[in-house]
Amino acid sequence: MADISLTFPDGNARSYPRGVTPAEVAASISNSLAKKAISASVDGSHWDLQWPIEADANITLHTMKDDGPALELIRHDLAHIMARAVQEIWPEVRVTIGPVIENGWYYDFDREEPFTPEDLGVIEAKMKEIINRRDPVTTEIWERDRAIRYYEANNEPYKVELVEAIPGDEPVRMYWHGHWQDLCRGPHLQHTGQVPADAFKLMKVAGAYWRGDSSRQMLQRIYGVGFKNRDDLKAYLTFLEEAEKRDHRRLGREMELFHMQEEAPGMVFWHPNGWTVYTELRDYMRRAQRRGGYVEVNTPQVVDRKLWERSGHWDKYQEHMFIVEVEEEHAQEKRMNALKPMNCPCHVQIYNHGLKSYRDLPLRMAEFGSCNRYEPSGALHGLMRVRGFVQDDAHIFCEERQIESETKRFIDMLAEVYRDLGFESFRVKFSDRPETRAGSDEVWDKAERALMAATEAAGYSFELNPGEGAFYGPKLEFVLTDAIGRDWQCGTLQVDFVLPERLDATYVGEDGAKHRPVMLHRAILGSFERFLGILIENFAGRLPFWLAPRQVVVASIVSDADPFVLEAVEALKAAGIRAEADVRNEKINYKVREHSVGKVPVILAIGQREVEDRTVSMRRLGEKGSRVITLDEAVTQLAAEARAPDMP
RNA sequence: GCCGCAGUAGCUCAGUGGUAGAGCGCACCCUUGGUAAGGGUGAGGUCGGGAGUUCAAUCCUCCCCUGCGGCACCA
Repeated sequence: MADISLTFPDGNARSYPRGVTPAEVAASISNSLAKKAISASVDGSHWDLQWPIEADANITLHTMKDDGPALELIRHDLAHIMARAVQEIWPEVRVTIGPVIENGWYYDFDREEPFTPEDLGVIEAKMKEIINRRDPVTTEIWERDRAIRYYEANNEPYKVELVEAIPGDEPVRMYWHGHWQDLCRGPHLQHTGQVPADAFKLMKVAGAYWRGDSSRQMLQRIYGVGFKNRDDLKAYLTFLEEAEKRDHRRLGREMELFHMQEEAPGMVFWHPNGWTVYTELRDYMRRAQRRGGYVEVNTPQVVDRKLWERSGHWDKYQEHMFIVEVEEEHAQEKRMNALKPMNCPCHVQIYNHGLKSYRDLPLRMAEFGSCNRYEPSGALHGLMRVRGFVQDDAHIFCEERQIESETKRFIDMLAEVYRDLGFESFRVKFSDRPETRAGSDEVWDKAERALMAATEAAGYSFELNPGEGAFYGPKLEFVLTDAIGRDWQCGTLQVDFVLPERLDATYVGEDGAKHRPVMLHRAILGSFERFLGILIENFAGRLPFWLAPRQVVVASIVSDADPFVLEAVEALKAAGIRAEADVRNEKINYKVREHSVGKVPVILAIGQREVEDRTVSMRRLGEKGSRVITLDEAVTQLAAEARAPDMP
């Protein structure tokens, strides 16, 4: 048998017999490595210790110290162990798939009775039992027909389908955990005892469609999380609690920002506090757009279906539109309208009024456009997914050759807005042409090149989302990362060659002939509703001073201080600060606690001493101490802080 | 839309086949207290909606609505 050469991370190469396994390689190096090794990377692929290596390769051996491979193996083994536990307890349950996901895994089962939360405890106990058996994990490659016959004989129809779907040139690999067997790509650990028995937890049961297809069987999915040790598991559970505390639905109630109720699902009732933040953010965006060279417009909410037919939305999105039928006594026919789900067709109507010249372009048309979409009931989620919302929407009508400069200009504006709102960095995703699309390849070439060049010119790299563009053009998406590491896709820029065509938008070029403008659909926040939700969660309710609904509460310590408290509030209000008095018959401890819970950034306490000196005792949210300064100083200082980040 | 779970006072939640309870909040009284809950008294509920079973339903059954967790969707 010919030898192969394996190159180690330190650059040294050794020769081994063809078909050597990483386990044997480890053993050839040292006994301790042979014991500690859990898997290998062979030319970048994650490699099971049992798999033979057939050609020269770079090899890295992994131990439990290597987080990436270790966690992947642990979670993958846990998925199998869970499936095995389920079949040991309920032999009639059919198994399907169980991949590793962020922080854990899931496994989908077909079972008549849904799993209950109590079942999870039973399964967990069985899993621990299996781990403690320290069953060996072995693997082999089967003939496709044998695998199909095997699964047919064992009444595992989902597995049959999976085997059939494996491309002909890929091996059909089987894994055993003890006597329990599963179709699996691998790799895995060497025995079940290598999985930490105290660092995993089954989290929830949920329905999930077989192969993600809503027309197919609904399966029962069990989610689990798994880590290398108990502390990591605990840390993760603590993180979940943190996220729970930041939940904007909870904070929205506690801070009296908004509510929703069942008569208007997916629609927001903004309370005075919430509306203050909302309008503050909207005013900020309005200023940003003015600086950015946009004109602002406003278009109708209720629009005849004829326009939606022309724009193509009626065909595609009719089911997701709120339809308004009007019975007019004198009308010959019933008029069917739709609440606008988006603004672009209306903006083209404004564009089309009057002849446009190339001198008018680029024309940047912005609207805080109030849109309604009949979102599927299961999609609704607080402010994050609603049926009535306002976009910071704009359409840039431009010539093809302006796409690049307009894109660059937009990214610069977006970066400034995100920075002002407390997000220092963001990621860019670039989606190029999908399979089915409108427009010629030359036009797509130009548009894609322009978007990429503009992104780079603005100083950003991007991740490629191949084939994910809209049918009408390529798009950029902008993703924020919040304070606890969660991603939120907010901004977008989409090139559109189609809508100007459908709605017959034109301009007169230098050559005196009519041309088609290109439309750039773009938004920075996305929707105000959702973005406010993100802001609330990002700041855990502690909004920056300029956005805080109640910026200052002036609280009396003794009732003799009340007149000065009221005077202080007036002085703050006169300086443009959102201030309230708290002269209730309560102790200062009580008032401090209440307003701290309510996330008021500054509390000014006033007692007898302050009245005499015309001072205030300033306490900032999250700080323990307080500082006594004169009322005048406090007003000057807070007025400066209250200015929005774009104000001089 | 699909699967599962849930809906009791403003909020968080307990509870029962014989029309309901706690804490917080709210109102009033006492207290004037120095930086995260002072004390007392009191008001407050068609138990999500509808139908059914029953002598009797907040409780059991069915349908619907809404919410929550996923899945699917997201112009």
